[in-house]
Amino acid sequence: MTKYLVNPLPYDNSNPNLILDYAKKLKGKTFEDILSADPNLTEDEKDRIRTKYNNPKYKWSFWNLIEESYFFYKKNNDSEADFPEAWVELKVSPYFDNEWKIRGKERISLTMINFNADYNKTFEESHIYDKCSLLLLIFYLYKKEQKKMDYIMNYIDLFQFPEEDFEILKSDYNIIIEKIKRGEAHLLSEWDTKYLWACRKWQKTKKWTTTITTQPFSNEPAKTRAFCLKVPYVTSILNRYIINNKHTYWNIIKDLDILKKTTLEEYVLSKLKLHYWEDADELLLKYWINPKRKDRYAALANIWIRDIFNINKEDIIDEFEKANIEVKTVRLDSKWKPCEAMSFPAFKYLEIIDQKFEESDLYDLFANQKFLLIVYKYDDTKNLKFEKAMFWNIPILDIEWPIKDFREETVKRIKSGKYNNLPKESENMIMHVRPHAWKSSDTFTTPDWKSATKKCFWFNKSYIQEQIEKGGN
DNA sequence: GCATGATCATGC
DNA sequence: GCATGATCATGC
Repeated sequence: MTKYLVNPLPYDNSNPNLILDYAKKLKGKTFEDILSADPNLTEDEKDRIRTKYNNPKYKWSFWNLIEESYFFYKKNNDSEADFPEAWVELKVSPYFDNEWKIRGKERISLTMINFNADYNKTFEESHIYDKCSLLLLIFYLYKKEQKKMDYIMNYIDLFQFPEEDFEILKSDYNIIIEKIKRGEAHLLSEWDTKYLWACRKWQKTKKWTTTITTQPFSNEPAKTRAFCLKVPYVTSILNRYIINNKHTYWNIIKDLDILKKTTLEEYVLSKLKLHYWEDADELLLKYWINPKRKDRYAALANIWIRDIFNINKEDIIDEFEKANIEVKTVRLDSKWKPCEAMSFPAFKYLEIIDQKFEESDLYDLFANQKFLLIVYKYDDTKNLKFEKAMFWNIPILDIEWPIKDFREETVKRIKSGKYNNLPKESENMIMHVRPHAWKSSDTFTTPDWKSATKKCFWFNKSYIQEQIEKGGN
């Protein structure tokens, strides 16, 4: 049973909108403001809580503090909703704001997975469905250099999963359940799914023994996991529904019955397939794309996909944004070899040397991004034709070993001042480092406080070829 | 012929 | 004014 800590409560907990009205008063406040105003705690207790949250070694969710010191309740049964009368679940989550765009910082954890009990529940019978149908989201601004208790809460709103997201959440859910049924709970990864995933839980805050559990169809121990909304999905909720930015969003699949019969990927590919062998340069003319721009075929792919699905060229494709599916283009020569390597955003020398692989931008890119590769090929008459489209994720084994090693070698050389001699295409099977700047004088600061041309990671041509031949997923 | 270094047009 | 998604230009 939920225990209430003050009487009467300063808000009406039976109605979602009245809870929201009270929650909105948190806007502009810090966690310190909330803690200091708590009438139930002694100064000693407050100090203990401050120390716990400010400790940079641990990531404690602020959910507990907001629950007890602002909403004045304490739960002792996790399976019940946070506000049981109103059927509302409270989530407190950080976001980044770097002037250009606002992004969610972390996944939002919905409910723990009990491998031994949940595998025979349908999505509709699951806790995600009954407990998380209405979320009260409180987003606070994360700043690296700031004490955690001084973070400010800025965006507060109720959120309900849109109907069109349900089928995709459900298909993600089923992918996870199927994996448990195959005895592969220990192999779950964020690579598997689009909006939802089974993330590891309590890795740093609890004892080792509680982070490992059993699974029903294998003797292999598995890590404790929870159903979570992936970071790109959180970013999309923030931008689309809470901040209400000026963009217009369109779904590729408007008819929900289609998603019950097929997946997003199958549907998209079945439509694009009808356009294989169209001529890329003719399409440039058709869409008025400047043939001198270097990203002309990428620009073409973006306009042309929107045209096929009846979406305006400046509008956002909802499913692609929520699952962070990025369109990338590859040109193959007449012998099926890629004409160019594939680039990614430039890295900062001073940042990359401080990041562990698992926390690096490169890892984040591959863990949270999926690719829709648009492949063009030069035919025997040197005309560039649309060859095929494929959805692609980097194979997890490539990340775990060769790419990790490659990145560590890069970091080692930057640290020792060899930032102008980084791994080349001829040195590594998968990736290399090359300049990515608008002039060679466009530089970043190096660890020895000099500067060097901005560079980025590139996929080798041979690796792209290999992955295209494998056919994607 | 290809790997490597240099740079372009665009959009926010 | 710079990040982006690439292609172009060169030198071995």
